[in-house]
Amino acid sequence: MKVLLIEDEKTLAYEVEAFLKKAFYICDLAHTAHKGLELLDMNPYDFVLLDLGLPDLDGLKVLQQAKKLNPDAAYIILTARGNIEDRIIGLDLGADDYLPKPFSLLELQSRMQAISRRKFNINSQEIILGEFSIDLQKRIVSHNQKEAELTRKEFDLLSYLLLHKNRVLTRMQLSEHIWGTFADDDYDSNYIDVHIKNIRKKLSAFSTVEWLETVRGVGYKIRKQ
Amino acid sequence: MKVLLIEDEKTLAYEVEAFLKKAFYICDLAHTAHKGLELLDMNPYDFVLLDLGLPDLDGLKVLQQAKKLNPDAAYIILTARGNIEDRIIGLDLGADDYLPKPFSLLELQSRMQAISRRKFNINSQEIILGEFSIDLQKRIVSHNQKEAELTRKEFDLLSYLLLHKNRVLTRMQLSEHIWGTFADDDYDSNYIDVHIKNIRKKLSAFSTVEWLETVRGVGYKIRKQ
DNA sequence: GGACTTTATTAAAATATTATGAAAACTCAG
DNA sequence: CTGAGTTTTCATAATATTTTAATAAAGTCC
Repeated sequence: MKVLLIEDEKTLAYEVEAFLKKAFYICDLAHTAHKGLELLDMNPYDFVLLDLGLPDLDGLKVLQQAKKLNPDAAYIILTARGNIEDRIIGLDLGADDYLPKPFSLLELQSRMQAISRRKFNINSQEIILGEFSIDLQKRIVSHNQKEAELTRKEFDLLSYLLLHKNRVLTRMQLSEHIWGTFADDDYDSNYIDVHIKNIRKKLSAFSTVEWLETVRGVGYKIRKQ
Repeated sequence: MKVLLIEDEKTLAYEVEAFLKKAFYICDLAHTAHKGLELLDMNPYDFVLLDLGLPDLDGLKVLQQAKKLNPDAAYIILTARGNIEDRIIGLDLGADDYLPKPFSLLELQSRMQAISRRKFNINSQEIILGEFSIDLQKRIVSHNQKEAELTRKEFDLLSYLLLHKNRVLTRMQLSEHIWGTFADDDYDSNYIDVHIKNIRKKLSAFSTVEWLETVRGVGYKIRKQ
């Protein structure tokens, strides 16, 4: 999951960045609206955290432009408490949530998780996939109460595919959202293939994994329901 | 889908080329306006991506000439951000879209898809054909929620015919746009016939495919509506 | 209807893509 | 700095796709 944080207060920004990285997000930082829009233009994001009180541009205008550049991202507005106006206008303009400053980092995380659930239509904590149960918050994959021991990247890959179930994701898309690296020119590594293989191998010790499909010439996808 | 990229900045050009190839486009490259016009004169394209800041000729003039050589292609202008003049003039001269540099590759792709939809009058994600539903973005052909498993070339062929529905396409045209190979004079392979046969066979497992017609002596066409 | 042309079908060969195992490189706690 | 675990690279095996080629079937024209 790739996050862009647009926030001019640097101390806060670094704090949030460090926290998000711990919580397994890929995080980019912009201290000005201009820089933020530039990044939005060049990269796809899953989340954008936008401070409305930026010095260089009007926050709500930034939101409008940002949504044009990255319509698929989820937008969370950060602003001083009580600024009801901004909140209402922001939500009208299509923000997905609003967080008054100062906020706790755990609060931020739980809002992001809630948005993920809404956006991807996940209504329970545990997602069932074949005989497996996957808990995105706890980062656990289990089968009959027994946990499968996936590594971090393995879990990230599995969960990203899961959130976009029934859709083929190319290696490039996966690489961008999970590794945050843009594999430009001569992208010819097979590390995603290797991770997929390892996921399959670890899970197949419990049960079949036929829901994790290869779409030849395109990428991988999880088929569900 | 065949794309011509006219761009003198080689690093960018190669990056875009690699990306487009991954996204299933056939891509030709020209580093000068002259070379670009020469290619436009010799090959048919579906898209032309034109950098307006070329060293050897005025970008807008190139656009005018290019449109004469290849009136059917969709033109996307690439230019430095904020060069509003160029943008307006370019759109006046008949460009289909405008992309400020630096742009994200995914943004480019989504613009190209949007243009395709406009150009070919496709307003929904899914296109209905007989009892089948075809999703060009997801690369899925389905019948009553059941997916048909087409391979990459099969899907490319079907979708190209679909975009040019009600029009006969010769084997040479198909070969050029989908394979990017110019099958010169003595073109005598039957691989397109074989693919057509395989598409028909896979789809006929679900329903009749009488909308995919053979036009004897000419080529193939999809009849719709 | 028969001679010819074009397309459909089948199976095998050539090519391209993905899976796998194992080693190398990297990370990070201690 | 060390070492266990993780991630990435690389070489090669396995598999699927694409193309070729030979033959059958179908349409066209006289």
